[in-house]
Amino acid sequence: MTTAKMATVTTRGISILLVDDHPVVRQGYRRVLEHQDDFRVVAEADNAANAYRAFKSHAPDVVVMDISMPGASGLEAIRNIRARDADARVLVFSMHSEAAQVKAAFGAGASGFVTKGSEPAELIAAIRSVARGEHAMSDDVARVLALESLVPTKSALDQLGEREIEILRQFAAGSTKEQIAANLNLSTKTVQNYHYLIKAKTGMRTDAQLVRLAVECGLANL
Amino acid sequence: MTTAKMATVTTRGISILLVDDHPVVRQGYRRVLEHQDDFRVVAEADNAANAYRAFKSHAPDVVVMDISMPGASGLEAIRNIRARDADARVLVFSMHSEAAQVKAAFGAGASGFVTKGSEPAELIAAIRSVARGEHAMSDDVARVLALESLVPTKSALDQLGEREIEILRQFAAGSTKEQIAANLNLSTKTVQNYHYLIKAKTGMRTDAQLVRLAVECGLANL
DNA sequence: TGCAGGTCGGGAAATTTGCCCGACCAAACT
DNA sequence: AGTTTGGTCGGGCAAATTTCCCGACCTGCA
Repeated sequence: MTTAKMATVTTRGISILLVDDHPVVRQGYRRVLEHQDDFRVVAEADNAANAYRAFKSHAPDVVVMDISMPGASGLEAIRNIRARDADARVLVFSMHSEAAQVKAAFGAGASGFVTKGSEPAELIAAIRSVARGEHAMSDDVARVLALESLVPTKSALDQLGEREIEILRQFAAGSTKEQIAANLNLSTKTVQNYHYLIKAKTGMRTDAQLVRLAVECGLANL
Repeated sequence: MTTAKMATVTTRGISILLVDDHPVVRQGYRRVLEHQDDFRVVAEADNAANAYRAFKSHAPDVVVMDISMPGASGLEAIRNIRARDADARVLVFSMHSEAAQVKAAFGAGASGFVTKGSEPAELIAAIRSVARGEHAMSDDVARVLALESLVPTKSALDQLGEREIEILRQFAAGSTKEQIAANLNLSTKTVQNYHYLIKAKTGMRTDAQLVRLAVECGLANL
């Protein structure tokens, strides 16, 4: 119960949990990481559920995670891990660098974001950064985010279309799917599909999270 | 002299432990409180566990605590503190003034309840009151409680039991039913049943309405 | 002209909900 | 002591919903 998590980093190096659904990729990067003598890969996982289990049993200093995995989203795994331990460091290691995905990752509680196209040195440096409690991202990710912040963009909601926004608004306001369908002259099925789509796009897993997001973005007033 | 504990107060002023998860808020009120020359902020804490630790090592005359903190409930911290020292004075300093929350705080052993919307003078006066062993609450809290005692079941939440409240809190915070079940060592089925029961009791139809209710009642902070 | 993407809904398996039930336990009442 | 009440916990099962796939339409845009 009272797990005093202190700085074991300095005494035993940085313990790492590797999460990626592709074993070869895991192996390859495991070797790269273990070449650093202050890194220890203490566990691996090939999906979100196993990642959470491994985190519980190993309590690694840093979780290096690919978020594009089959089944449950990697974002979910991040949220689960962070829900269990608010001090957990998760470094996302992704194939892509879309602003929306980066933002979703940080929104889920990630401490860093490095693309697989980056140099190993960049990943290694990022791991050291997040282990120290800092935030880190590779140069290409930073560039995308910087560009994206200059242009319009207000929130995680601008990845949603007009219709999706409206449905989210009514949903967060407390309307039933049937009511929304009636209001917008849609079939209930379509509203259900939108609901699913919105959750997928925003990376929210729970209706409650969706409502909070809507409120935070000023879509719904409390 | 027969007043052993009183003596320390008069000779060294009132020692205070500040508990709030928001550092800026802590800083701000620390400055306000230390402007009173008979006040001494001897420690700060940003969560329930640290609050208890700090109380043990500093034994302050008054604990000023925000109970809407992440992780373990502030109520639990109050109970822990009071269990260790039945003479402990805890002044709850909350964002909200729901009758249910106020009652829960006093039920847990709080000596006072002041909302963050109150004037600094009101907080200062309340601290002096509870330091003298009296009970104190800000005017708006008193009004809510008075109203609530005249009209039965004002808040929709006091028809809920301890367990139901906790489940609603976690649900509104965005947790999955599985996560809640894991946190509370229950079966998923039981959590589902509670979810249904809570909606039935509160008359909410939608999960979104439930979240809004929880936030409005100060159960969940956005 | 073609293609990307928002909108709209069907289909089907997997999961959850809605509502019922019984069991246990502690406190309060008779 | 016996009983009623009420909170907690979970099983069961039909009905509803979610999840994720798919195709179709329309519009803007290269």
